[in-house]
Amino acid sequence: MARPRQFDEHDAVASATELFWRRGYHATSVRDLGDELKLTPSSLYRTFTDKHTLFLRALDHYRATESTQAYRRLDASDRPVREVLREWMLWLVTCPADGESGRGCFVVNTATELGTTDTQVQERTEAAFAVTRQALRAVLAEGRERGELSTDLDIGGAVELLFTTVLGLRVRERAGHGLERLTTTIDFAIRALGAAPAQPA
Amino acid sequence: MARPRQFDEHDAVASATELFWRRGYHATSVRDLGDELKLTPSSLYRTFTDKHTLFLRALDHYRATESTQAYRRLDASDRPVREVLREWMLWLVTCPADGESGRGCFVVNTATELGTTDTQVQERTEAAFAVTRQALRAVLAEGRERGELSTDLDIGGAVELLFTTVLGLRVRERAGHGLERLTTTIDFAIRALGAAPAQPA
DNA sequence: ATGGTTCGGGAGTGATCGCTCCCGAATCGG
DNA sequence: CCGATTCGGGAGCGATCACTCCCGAACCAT
Repeated sequence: MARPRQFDEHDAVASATELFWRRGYHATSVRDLGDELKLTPSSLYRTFTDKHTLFLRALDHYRATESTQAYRRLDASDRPVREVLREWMLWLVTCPADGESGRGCFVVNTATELGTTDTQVQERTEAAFAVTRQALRAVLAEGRERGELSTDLDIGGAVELLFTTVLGLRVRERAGHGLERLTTTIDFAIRALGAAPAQPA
Repeated sequence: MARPRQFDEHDAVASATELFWRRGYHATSVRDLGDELKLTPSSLYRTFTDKHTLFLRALDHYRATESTQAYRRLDASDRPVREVLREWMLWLVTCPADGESGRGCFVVNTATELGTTDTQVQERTEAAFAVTRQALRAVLAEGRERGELSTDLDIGGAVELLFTTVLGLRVRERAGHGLERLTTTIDFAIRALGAAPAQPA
């Protein structure tokens, strides 16, 4: 039809995600976004409708990248579940691959900032939470099948505790808490899954 | 000296706390505050210097009321520590005495919204966190002394886990999660403290 | 009473908010 | 090559942001 875009829409969403992640929704202005994405206001609005829509796109982008990566790291098909869980949680509080620390989790930050006021946002945060819980449930189930966890283990309760602990860890990482204390937390949480049952040879 | 104030400064801070708590820092405008506190801008600024200072006052007010009440409810001098812990955590996620739900914890909301960017805010959130951890430590120590908890219990680890769990619970309450699931979480967290040692008559 | 001081209230500051409009340039299909 | 369409870019919209100034009224010490 006509003139094509001179910027990569996907890259722009990624940059917007970065900004919203660090500063939150209200503290990020459209001008900030424009500067970061190297987009004039008109291009930004033509492409993303408005700030709120762009924010939803950013949330979706985050879930499609960070959350999905977390989900993949929780795969326990070839390692002991305790080890997988421990390293997964450690990665969650260490992940600043790009040196950026104190960002916490975009979903957690968003859930606390926007609470239950924005239904479209809430749908997305709840979906992300549900995926995490589901993945935890799968790992624990696998651990029980393999005999790494006691058959007495209340998987429902363990999922809730691990999930809640992860939210807390994300808050603490955002608040700048040191890795040492967070590691202590993680180790104790793993221990809460109970001792490994005796192995039948 | 001169004409006295026609409003109660303490009440004004309490109202401001309510507003900041529900909406967060950036989403609360000075006009909103003025309307809620029934204060004209000039009175507000004469009394509280500026928005940021008023926010710090609100944080301090919250710690002096809500946090202190939580601290008091964690007193285990005349009841079993598990029971005290359980009811304390339940209260934390139920406390909307005034019907207001989904507010979460003002300190947690603030820590995630402002992260590590504001040192004055961070001092206060960290102080609040430290008080909670200290209170948890005291309860667990008492439980061990009384023989309600195993002498093998790693109190340091248990404190970290309980504290982190509480942060997670507060996030979930803010996100609108149902009491049922949160109760499951709490019960499993209590169970993570281990079985009660056999009572020596 | 009176002078000194702070009060409540309202108008108004410049800056920034989210967002729109219009332009000439660029790129397409025909 | 040309009409149609969308592009990037910049100026600028009304509204709201945090905040200030000024005024007459109210209060206290003397």
